[in-house]
Amino acid sequence: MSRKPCCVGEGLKKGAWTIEEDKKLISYLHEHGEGGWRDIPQKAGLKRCGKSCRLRWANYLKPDIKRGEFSYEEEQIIIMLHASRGNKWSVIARHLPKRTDNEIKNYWNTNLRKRLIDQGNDPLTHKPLASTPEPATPKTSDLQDDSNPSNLDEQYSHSGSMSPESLPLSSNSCNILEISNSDETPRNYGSFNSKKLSSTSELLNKVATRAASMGNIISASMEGTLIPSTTLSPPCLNDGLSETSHFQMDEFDIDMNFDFNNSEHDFSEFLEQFSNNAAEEADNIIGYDQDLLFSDVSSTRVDEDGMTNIPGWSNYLLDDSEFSYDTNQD
DNA sequence: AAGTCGTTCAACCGCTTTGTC
DNA sequence: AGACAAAGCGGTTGAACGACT
Repeated sequence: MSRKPCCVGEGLKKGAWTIEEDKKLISYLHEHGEGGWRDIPQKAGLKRCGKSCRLRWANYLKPDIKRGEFSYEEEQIIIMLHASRGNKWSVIARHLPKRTDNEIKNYWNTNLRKRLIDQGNDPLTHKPLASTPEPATPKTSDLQDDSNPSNLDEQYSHSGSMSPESLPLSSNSCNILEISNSDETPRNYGSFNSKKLSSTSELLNKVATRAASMGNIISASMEGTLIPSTTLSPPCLNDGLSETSHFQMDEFDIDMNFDFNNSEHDFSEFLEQFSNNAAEEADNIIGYDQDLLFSDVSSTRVDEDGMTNIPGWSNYLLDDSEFSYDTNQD
């Protein structure tokens, strides 16, 4: 009845991969391309199961993987998407070019999750811990159709959905991700004096509300679950993501373009537009010198020049002059 | 120097989804 | 439609490492 495990005994090796094994796998994939993972170990001379080979390649060896520290912008995207989508690591990874879902998941568990906790927020719901006496009730976005119960509500019920006001940036407890006060990228994530924050919190709440809404829109649209609603004016987003979509969210006066056809790379630009929109409005709020969370999003676009910035793991790959990755295979 | 503890992250496990015949 | 294989996905594990005592 139960399916036979794909990686059972038979002298298959487990654990950390050696450089020799990596080279064998790379060499084979370079020559034959991806696919047919079940046969790859034998053909490549590896005592590994196919699944292990696939994971090793996808999470570590694949040339177009960016490794190393996450940027502030990447963190913001992860937090925002996690707030709206929960532990959908693969969905989040689609918004972070060259990052793997595994790496994002690890980074969340080892860094961002703890940071939220330190700030007094529930990493699951993104709501302040002290003010969540009862289990978080799934909150249906305004964009979702109640007549379609199969989509997001169910996911949200166990994946940490949130309402816009519950974004980590906008907690009522005034624990917010740091706002830089200069042109530097923020580094610390401390708490703010609550008295100084009345207007700031208001602004952040607005931005966070927009971020959450836009995150929902984007995520829903990418999954094809976006329901046409009055909050979006036509042409709407659920038209197959085949062309540049024009946002006009009446609720927030957002009016911008976003090319879903190239969403991985344009998402940051989208956020930048989004940020600029917020910044304009921020200027109207008691002279707040805003340099908000998305202020540097424009640099989110990762380097396009290959692997020159990839530390560590790739060195020996690059040293292997015989290995050159064919991007057409991707 | 040695032991303990905490953190990180690559790798694994098992389940689900998707594609093919 | 059903069976099967491949791939995708998210949770968990454990080795390696650094910090601390």
